[in-house]
Amino acid sequence: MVDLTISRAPSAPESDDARLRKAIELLYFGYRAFTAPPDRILEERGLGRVHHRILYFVGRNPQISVNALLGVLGVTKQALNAPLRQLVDMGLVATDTAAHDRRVRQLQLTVEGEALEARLTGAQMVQLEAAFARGGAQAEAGWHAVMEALVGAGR
Amino acid sequence: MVDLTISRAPSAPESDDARLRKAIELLYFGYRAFTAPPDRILEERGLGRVHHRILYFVGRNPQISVNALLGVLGVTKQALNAPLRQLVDMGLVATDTAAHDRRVRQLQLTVEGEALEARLTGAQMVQLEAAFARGGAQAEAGWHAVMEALVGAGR
DNA sequence: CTAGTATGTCAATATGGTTGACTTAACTAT
DNA sequence: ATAGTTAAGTCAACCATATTGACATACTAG
Repeated sequence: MVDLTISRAPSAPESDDARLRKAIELLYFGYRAFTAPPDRILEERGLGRVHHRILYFVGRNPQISVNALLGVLGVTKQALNAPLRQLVDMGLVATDTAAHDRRVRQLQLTVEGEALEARLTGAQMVQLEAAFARGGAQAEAGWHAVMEALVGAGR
Repeated sequence: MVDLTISRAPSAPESDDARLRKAIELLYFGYRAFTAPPDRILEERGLGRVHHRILYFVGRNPQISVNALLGVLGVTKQALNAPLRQLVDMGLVATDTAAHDRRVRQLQLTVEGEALEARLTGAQMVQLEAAFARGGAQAEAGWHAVMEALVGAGR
């Protein structure tokens, strides 16, 4: 991974450009660091990031419908079906028809699915917890404010 | 994009789990929001994110060698060559042999390459600047501290 | 002259995604 | 009972981005 210090102007007060580029690189390398630990676990199981995203959002929204999951993940049903099928076949996700409409398939994690999701997301929680601990409560609050604003801008 | 509020426990003080999951989702959706504007520009040109990364890091490190760029991007030379060739062919990147070692190819952005890079990265700067402005200077400092810690943990 | 290095290229492969089209099962309105 | 609509699944073809293994040329160091 590139050493961020090579990008810094030598001792001069940072221009807006430099400061924003630093932030861009922090986000880029930070996100890479953030996704690396679960990626390693996924690789052990022959799974990819899309599997983690499915496990995560199904875990967050038990009984979510297939169609709703498509919306959350922002992919087509063709893109969802193969990895979802794989997770169902591996016994990590369970599916049943909804009581109110038997066309609707509702998804939930199995016990093993919850365990794997906890392991994957747990790796990310550990990282974030450590980053927040190092920064302090005020830094964490600031981080939240900035990230909320970033997400909001995307709407 | 999913409404984040649906994931929040109703009115209860957040547990560590809930607060860390919120942070995870902020990072996930924030990064998605962050990459969307340049993605749209790239799509117009028939380019992808890998092209932006090349433009960005070549711009940041004029005269960077091919091998060093591989290290920064964390890809193999086979993965780099096709998009790099495309950018060279489009007149966005220039390449010449190094004075000290003619085996070494050094890369730099052309005027057009700089213009496109400025446009792509500019879109991201605008977003970050707005997020920082909304959060305030202290929030920005906190964000930096947390992201530095996150990047550092990846090493 | 030879061994090693920088880079490019090739083939085969994998992952994650898209579009367009079609199917079955189920629901709803008439 | 039927026609139209919806939820989901499947298929084929395609694309972008990436890998590994292998081999090539040009160049450098000794």
